[in-house]
Amino acid sequence: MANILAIDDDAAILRLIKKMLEMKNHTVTTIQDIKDITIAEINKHHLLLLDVMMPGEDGFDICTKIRPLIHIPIIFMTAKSDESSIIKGLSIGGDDYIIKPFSIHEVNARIEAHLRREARPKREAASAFIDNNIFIDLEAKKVIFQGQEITLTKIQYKICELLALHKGKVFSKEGIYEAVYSMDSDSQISTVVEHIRVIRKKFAQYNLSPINTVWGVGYIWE
Amino acid sequence: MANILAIDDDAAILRLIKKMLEMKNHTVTTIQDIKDITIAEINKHHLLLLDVMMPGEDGFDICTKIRPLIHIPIIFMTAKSDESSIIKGLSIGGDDYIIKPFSIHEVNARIEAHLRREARPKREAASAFIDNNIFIDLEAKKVIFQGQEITLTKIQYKICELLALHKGKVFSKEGIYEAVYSMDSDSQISTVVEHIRVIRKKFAQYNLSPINTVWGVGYIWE
DNA sequence: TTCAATGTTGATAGAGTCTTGATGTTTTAT
DNA sequence: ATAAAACATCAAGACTCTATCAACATTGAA
Repeated sequence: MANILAIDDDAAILRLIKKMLEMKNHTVTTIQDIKDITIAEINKHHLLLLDVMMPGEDGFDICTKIRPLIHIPIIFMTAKSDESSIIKGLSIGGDDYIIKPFSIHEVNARIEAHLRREARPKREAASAFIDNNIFIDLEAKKVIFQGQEITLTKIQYKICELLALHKGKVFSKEGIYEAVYSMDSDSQISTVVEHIRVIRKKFAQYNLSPINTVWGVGYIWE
Repeated sequence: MANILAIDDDAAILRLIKKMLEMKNHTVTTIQDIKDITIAEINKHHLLLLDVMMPGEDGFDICTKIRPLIHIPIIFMTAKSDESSIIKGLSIGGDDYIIKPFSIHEVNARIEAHLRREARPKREAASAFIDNNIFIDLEAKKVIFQGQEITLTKIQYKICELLALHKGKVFSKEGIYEAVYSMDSDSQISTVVEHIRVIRKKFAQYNLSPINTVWGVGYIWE
């Protein structure tokens, strides 16, 4: 039983979806215009059904725009059945793509699959992959790029793990220091700067530069 | 670049899948019999492609059995295209269902979507809001337009946040100064004017001009 | 204990940001 | 129409934060 948000310009389709999903005991909010809802409100739902062909801003545009801020699955529902549209939809951040006219049962099965997956506890993965590109082996405490290990020292690895597992979040030097060092240690903050430099140097050997500087704030992995 | 496991009884199909995904820089392990691999080994991969029709235990049986122990996405790949099979596959724990013969590009797009989703950090709803299609992420302290960040410096961002959060309200230069600067700083008011100019310039690159001048009073976001 | 690897520090160069004043432009009031 | 006031623009340089490097300290393994 989830809160599902459906956005479509066609009121009849919205009614159908709503009726159908409410029969499965979901709560459904329907919206005809994206402007009627805020990002925060979207995130309060568990899943977003998004029509593609709408007057003005279409579903692809909306997805591109909101995806970085939305943390729920986005499922496109559209009559556009050509392969390039499917690929586009999935590429810009869609989690699934359902073609109209759709089978009520399949839609429901797909929604259930997505909801189940959201609920699935993220076990402590032995390896996390960042950007589909850099692997971080949390057990072995290693960073691997294209099958090759980028050898890091303990502190260097810890900093990388912290930043990489929270990619997109800015960490201040102080924040990094506190996360990586034990309470009682009292080095100067500038050691963090030095570690960052060495880490960057090592990554640069592989033409990687994942750590960016946010001026006056700190460092960010992106 | 992920470690992908493909299970199918047909060696030819496995070769095809392997070749295709390796072209996309994934690492692919192929298995013809589920008995050749352990649960722990499966979990070391990032995604499982599972054939349905196999002699002995079929894909559905396997999925049912291992799903509670497997934490990676499972994608069925099968020629069984009838609705009830799709629904069954998704119901018993499959995360997606691809029908043979498949489009290489669509398979890849779906795999990418699943991998991206695994990498997606589970975050609280970001406290962000929209205005004129401009997103302001109060947590990340970023301004985003059409998925792209408009890079602002610290002070520039603060001014934008102040104005945008109170859109429709006019702020005097003095008001902006006091809101953005710390007590003890004593710059001239004209620096605010300069900041506004640079902010406008940055927004103008995207054909945006959210900040208007109210003569003799101050600035307003609308 | 010794040596090599790693971690820390401070000095300095470098890059990014902020501020200022001079100057040009637009608006308002007379 | 003109002057005064408010705002916009620009470039220079002051300022702040970051990157780099080399020297020194510490740790850990042989």
